[in-house]
Amino acid sequence: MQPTQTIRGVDVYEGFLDREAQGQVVDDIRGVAEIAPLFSPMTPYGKPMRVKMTSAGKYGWYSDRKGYRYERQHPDGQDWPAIPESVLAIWRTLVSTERMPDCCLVNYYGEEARMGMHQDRDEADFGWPVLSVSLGDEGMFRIGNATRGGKTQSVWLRSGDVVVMGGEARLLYHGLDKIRFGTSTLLPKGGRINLTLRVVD
DNA sequence: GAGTTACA
DNA sequence: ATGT
Repeated sequence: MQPTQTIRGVDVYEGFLDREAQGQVVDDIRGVAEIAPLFSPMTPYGKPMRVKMTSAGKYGWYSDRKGYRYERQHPDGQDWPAIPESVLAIWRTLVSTERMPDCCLVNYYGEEARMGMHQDRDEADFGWPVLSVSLGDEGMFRIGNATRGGKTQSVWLRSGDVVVMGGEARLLYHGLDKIRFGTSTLLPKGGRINLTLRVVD
């Protein structure tokens, strides 16, 4: 399958999930959040992140004063729930049937939430891509360079779009500038869910 | 809309 | 420095 758009090596699959498939994934993610409740992580430098997050899979991404890392358990001490089949199916289609992701990070963006420019580099093997799924309200995704600074390009991601960052694009800085709250009817209370699938080790 | 700096 |  080919992307509808490629920006600096970042593949964008617009409308990859139809409305029915989006609804299935959201239902499954609700199940994840019932077992592993959303929380707002503290950054190592003392400011809380504005996204609320949880994870599914062998590892969950976590942050506190000690730094960014993957953890085997939710901060409440329980193992993370399994990654839903509806989510793994996306990975199988676009990435691999040989190796499944170790982590499905669930980020919820409310009206004011953003995420600053950063690299995904807490994983052991950058040979595997990072796959991200957008659900709910539109979000402005910004793609930069392998080092901080320089020119960037932005793209509006809509519900059902899937982004794959692999190869040359795996370590590009990226972030989410803003969401357009209330632009989708997928989530009754509005906001945006972003799922990020990664091979961790 | 996009880029740079400062921050403690 | 995944924030302001």
